[in-house]
Amino acid sequence: MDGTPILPRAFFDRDPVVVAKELLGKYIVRNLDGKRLVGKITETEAYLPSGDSAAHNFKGKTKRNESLYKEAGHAYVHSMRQYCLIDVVTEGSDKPGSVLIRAFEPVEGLKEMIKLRQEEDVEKLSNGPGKVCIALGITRSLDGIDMTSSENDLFLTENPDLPLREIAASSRIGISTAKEMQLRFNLNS
DNA sequence: CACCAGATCCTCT
DNA sequence: GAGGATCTGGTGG
Repeated sequence: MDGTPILPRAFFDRDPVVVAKELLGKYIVRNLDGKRLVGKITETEAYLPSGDSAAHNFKGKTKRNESLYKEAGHAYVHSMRQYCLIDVVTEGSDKPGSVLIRAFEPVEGLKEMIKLRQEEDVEKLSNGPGKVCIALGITRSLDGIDMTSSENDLFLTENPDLPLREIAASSRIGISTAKEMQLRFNLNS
């Protein structure tokens, strides 16, 4: 997958629902201490820029969520209990929507991911948003970085071998409000 | 400063 | 499917 084009800002500068669906099957690429880790995204959730009581923008801008107000394509990394979760900002600025990356399948760097996760079972390696960050060595220090630049150590790329995708929608996980919205998307397998 | 809610995970049942 | 572990930021006194 070397040479696969990086997803540009315009990809993310759209409705988060569209971005959440189209991110399925794409690659997330992490350079960690000279090692290259790659995963194929299999599950996402959309959080809307307004009117979404489950979104972190719902009560306005704070120090915690200020990255949501950057330009599209930036990372919003926040802590949830003991864990970190990562979103990609969509649209941004006055439309602080985002897409949560909930799961991926390992493509490259499996050994390193196993080491980071302390988990040998590939099924359980990266099937949750907290696990995604651990498996890729993503911490709060990456909050606010621009993921549309391959100069950085975390970005997203096209997948040239993307098969026909069948996408399932369902309720988002772990939230207490707006459970009726069908904004969780995953690849049928 | 105390309190509390929260986009989780893991271990059971 | 439920319950507990455990941590950080936001809010209010």
